[in-house]
Amino acid sequence: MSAEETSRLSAPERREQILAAAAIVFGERGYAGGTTDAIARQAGVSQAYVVRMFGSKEKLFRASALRAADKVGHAFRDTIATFNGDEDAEQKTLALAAAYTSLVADRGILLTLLHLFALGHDDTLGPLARECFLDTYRIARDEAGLTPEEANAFFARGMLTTVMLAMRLPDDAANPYASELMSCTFGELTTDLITLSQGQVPIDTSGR
Amino acid sequence: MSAEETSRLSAPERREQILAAAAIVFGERGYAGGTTDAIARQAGVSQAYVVRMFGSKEKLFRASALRAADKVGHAFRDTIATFNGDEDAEQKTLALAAAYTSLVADRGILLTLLHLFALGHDDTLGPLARECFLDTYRIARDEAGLTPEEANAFFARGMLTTVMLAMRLPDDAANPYASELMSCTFGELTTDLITLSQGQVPIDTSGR
DNA sequence: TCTCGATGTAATCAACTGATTACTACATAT
DNA sequence: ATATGTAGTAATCAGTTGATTACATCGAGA
Repeated sequence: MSAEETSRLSAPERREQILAAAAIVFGERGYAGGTTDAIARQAGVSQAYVVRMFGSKEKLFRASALRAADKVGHAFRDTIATFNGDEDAEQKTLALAAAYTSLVADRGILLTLLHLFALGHDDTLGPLARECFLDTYRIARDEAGLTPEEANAFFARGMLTTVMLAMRLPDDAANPYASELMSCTFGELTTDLITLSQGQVPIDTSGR
Repeated sequence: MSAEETSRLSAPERREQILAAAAIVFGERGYAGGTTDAIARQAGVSQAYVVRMFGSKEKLFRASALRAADKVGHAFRDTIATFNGDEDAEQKTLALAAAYTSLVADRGILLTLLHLFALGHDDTLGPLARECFLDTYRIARDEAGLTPEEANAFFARGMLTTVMLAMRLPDDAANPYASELMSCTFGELTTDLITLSQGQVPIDTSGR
C-alpha cells in the first residue's frame, strides 16, 4: 500500500487512496494522534496534498469516519439482501456478525469508528459519532428486523470484538485467558482473525 | 473540582487530585488529545508541576490508566466479597454490572480505559492496554467464577455501555432509537445514568 | 527565629504539526 | 505545438505543547 511508485492518478482515485491511508493511521493513533504527514506517507503523497484535498485535518477525519460507517452499513445491507424471510433471529444475527468480522480485512475502518465513538464529548465530532452509530443501529432494527433485545446483544458483541481487535489481543494468543476470550467471541473465525490481524504491517513512523 | 483555591497540599494529595483531573481530560480527549495544560487547569495547578510530578505525559497517562483499572478491579472485588456462594450466574452478572455502571460516577475512568484500549497498536501503551483488560477478565473468571461464555457476555455488555457513555448517547435521549437502546442496555438505571451523564460539566478550554 | 526541604510557579525552549504559498510537471484539446 | 487546467511538491510559517530551568513561598523542626 505505501511506497507505491504510482504516477499521476485522477483526483477521485487519490481521494480513495488517501481515505484508505487515513483509516489505517486514524485507526491506530486516533484523531489527535494521527498526523496528516503519517497519512500522506502511508498514501505515498505529500503532506500538503492531503491537507489541500480535504481542506483540513478535521474534514479529512469526518470523511474517513463517514466512509467507515458507510462500509459497515453496506456490509449489513448486503447481508440483509440475502435474507428470504424464513430466518430466525439467531440466523440473522450470525450472518450479520460474520459480515461485521469480515470488515476486519478492510484495515482501519472499525478502529477509526471506535476512536470516533470515544470522542463523543467533542463539540463537533460528538454529533457525528452519535449519527454514525445510530444509523447503524437503525439498520439492524428496521432493515434486519431485529428486536431491541436482539439488536442490543448484537451490538454488545460487536463492540467487544472491535475493542479486542483494537487492543491487538491476537498478539497475546499465547495467553490462555486471551485465547479463551477470543475463541468464545470469534468462534470458528478465531484463527482466521488472528492471522489476519497479525499480518497487518506497522505504519511508517520515521521523521518528516 | 477546578478553580479551587486550595492552599498547599501534601504530594500524595496533589497526586490524587491530578490523577482525578487526568481521568477527566484523558477520558474526554484521549491520550494524544489531552494536554498536560488542560489537566493542570482542571486540577488547579501549573502545567509545569503536572509534568514534574509524573516525569512525563506518558507516565502520567500510564498512572491514570492503572488507577482506572484498579478502581474497576476494586469495584468488582467488593461486589464479589458480598457473594455467599448461593448466587447463580445471572445474579452474579447483574451485581457486577451494577458495580460497573456505578463507576460512571467516578468521572473519566471508564472513558480513559476505553481510550487506552483503542490505542492497543501503540508499542508502549498496547501492552498496558492488554494487561489492564486481561487483569479485569481474570477477576471475572477466577474470582467471580463466571464461565467463559458468561464472562464473554458480561464484557460485551460492558463495552457497549462504555461506548454509549463515551458517545454521550444520553444527550440524544429524545431520539427514539437512542432511548430504546439505552433502556435496553441500562434497564432500571437508565434515568439515573442520563441525569448523571448530563450533569458533568465541560472542562476548561480557554487559552494557556 | 532561622534553616531547609518540599510545594509550587513563571518564563522559556525546542520539537512537532496543520496550514499556506509559490512553484513544477504532466495531460489533453484545439 | 502551445495553451490550459489539473495533479502534485518543496519550502516555510505560526500556533501548540511537552519539557526544562530558575526562582519563589510555605511550613516544620532545631
